[in-house]
Amino acid sequence: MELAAAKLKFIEAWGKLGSEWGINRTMAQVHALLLISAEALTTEEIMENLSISRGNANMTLRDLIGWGLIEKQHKAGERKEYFFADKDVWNIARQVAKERKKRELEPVLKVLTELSTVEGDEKDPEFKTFKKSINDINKLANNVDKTLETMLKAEESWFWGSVLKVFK
Amino acid sequence: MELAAAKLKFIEAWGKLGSEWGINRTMAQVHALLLISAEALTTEEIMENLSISRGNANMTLRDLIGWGLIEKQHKAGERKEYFFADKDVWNIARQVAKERKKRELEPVLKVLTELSTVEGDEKDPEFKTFKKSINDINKLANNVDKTLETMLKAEESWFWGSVLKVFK
DNA sequence: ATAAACTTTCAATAATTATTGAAAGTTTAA
DNA sequence: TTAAACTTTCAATAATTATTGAAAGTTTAT
Repeated sequence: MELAAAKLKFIEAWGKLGSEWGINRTMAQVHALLLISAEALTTEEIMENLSISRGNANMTLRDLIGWGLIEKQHKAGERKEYFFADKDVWNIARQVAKERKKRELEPVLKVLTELSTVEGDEKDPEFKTFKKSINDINKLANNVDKTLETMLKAEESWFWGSVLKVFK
Repeated sequence: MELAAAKLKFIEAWGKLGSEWGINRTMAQVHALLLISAEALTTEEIMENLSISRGNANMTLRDLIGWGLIEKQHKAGERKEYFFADKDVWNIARQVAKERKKRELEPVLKVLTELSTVEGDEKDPEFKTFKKSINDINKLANNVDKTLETMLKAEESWFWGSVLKVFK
């Protein structure tokens, strides 16, 4: 396979993966493009490469900056903004984990905590089932939360070392 | 809060969480409803409870069965089908991990493996960047895959015991 | 102050995804 | 074999989400 074809294939695969996990496909594609580019790219180049409009490119780039996955670069004597992605895959994983934890896991934990205080008739099977499910989910969610917390603080080698020890 | 209100709140939160993670909102809501129901429910009851149509309820229930999250039950002397959810939260987590691994992670691993064989000019920065990114992502994806594999085989207590040991 | 170069916004539109509901299909009982 | 009870299908429609593109906004150089 040619490099050009391989790039297209990667962009497509990354875009698909993103959309399956609740991340806008275009955003994942722009991220993919920047990940495999040696040089920082302009909005213009990104638009052209992925055949997307200026407005879309602009909003997507803002979003990616908001996720901490890409940064702006300025070149001396030029007015254009250039964009490049952090290439450290471990940083990317942490950044995504951090944002999704904040945006999605934490709100759910809050609701679960609230729901686990609901009082009712201990004799009522409906109440007992509700309470048990909520408590069980709550425990699991807290374990996930703790694990992510550790991951956010960890060095890659240490984290995978610790986790993979489990497998021997 | 009343039990009824708490149920609604949980169904809403579970549905939102699902949709943020690429799972159809209605599917997550039906799952939530069955998770907190002491009794198995009929299609009719589910339709009514969530205000959804018969067709939607039917397809969603099939999907949930396909994900291994709910099962049918038959009651003696009745023709109706009843549905109930596995209440073991660890089983649910494993089942979801198993399906998503199969449906999404594995196809991506396949593409990455293919892309990591691309040959090119080692002097070309574009080629070098591409190759490095693909290799790095490949390694991370394989670590995730191994971790999920272990999770699928593990007992809950053993798994979290091992993982949480990391935190002390 | 003006204009060129560039970025941002957002209402309109397109594309995608989910839902409905009625007709067709199936199973069971008599 | 008929009909009632129940399930499935799927074309039409609705709801949601993403994208466009042109106008407005901003910055910089002269």
